[in-house]
Amino acid sequence: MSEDNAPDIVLSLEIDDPALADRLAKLLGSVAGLRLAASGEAANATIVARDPRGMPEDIALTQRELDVLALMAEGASNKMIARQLNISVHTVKFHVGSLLDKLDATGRTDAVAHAARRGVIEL
Amino acid sequence: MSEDNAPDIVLSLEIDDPALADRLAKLLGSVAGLRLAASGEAANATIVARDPRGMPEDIALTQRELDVLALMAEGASNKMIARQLNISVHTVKFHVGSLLDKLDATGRTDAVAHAARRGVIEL
DNA sequence: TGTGAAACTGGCCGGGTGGCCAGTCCGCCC
DNA sequence: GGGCGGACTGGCCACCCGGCCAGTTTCACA
Repeated sequence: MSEDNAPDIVLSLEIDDPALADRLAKLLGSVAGLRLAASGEAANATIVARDPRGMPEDIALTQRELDVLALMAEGASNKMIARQLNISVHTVKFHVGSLLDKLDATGRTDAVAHAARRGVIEL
Repeated sequence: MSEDNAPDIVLSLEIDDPALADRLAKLLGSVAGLRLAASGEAANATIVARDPRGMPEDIALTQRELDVLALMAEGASNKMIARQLNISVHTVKFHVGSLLDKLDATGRTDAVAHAARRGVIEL
């Protein structure tokens, strides 16, 4: 509707990795409707990226395992996951078992916690 | 010497104001070289804009509940928690029940996820 | 004094969870 | 073609989980 009466969105950067910060600054600098904050200027939002070596390399999880993991993080039971993914409870258990193995977890709660810690999923 | 064909920068949004989130999503969606993260996907950077009044302040948990919650986040079973805290499994269940109630969770996995999201615990 | 909250314990039980066995498909690669 | 990994399904079973009932003690506060 109205793309002219709103002032530019001001973004500030808090990025540890200089290369990433540089790339983002270049990309965002040429986008109409937003601009980067000057030093000390109040911003509408902040782009945050801490510790670039945070993900040494994500554990090799299959797409299906990621699907199951995401639903596990939502607190879904095996039965619920099965319904969501249109597969049987047995298959869900199969994937959960693989997840516990790959994430070195003792149970689904531990698996979700480990995955979140390692950046495999965002809570 | 190989930064030219680098994959898109993945950005996730954590913005309380729906209008601002919508504007940013639209603006950023059409920028070559970056894309928005899918639900649960790990991102290179996060765009944050928190509503200071949006913080409902931390849920009132008793010290014992925090003890139990911390061990739950480690993936400990009720039996393990009981041993760690020198209390009975029944008492652990009692506290877990209170936790599920206060955190509005359907199970221990959901409780840990909710607690982490609200900053009650640190993974 | 009594009233309430917090912590603690017990039994019982339906349903969920995870580990074990087994098998069938499909697609990729040597 | 044969091997292999991924996805999928089934049965079986010990154990765990969460919810229900019940009770006790301790301690702060009105």
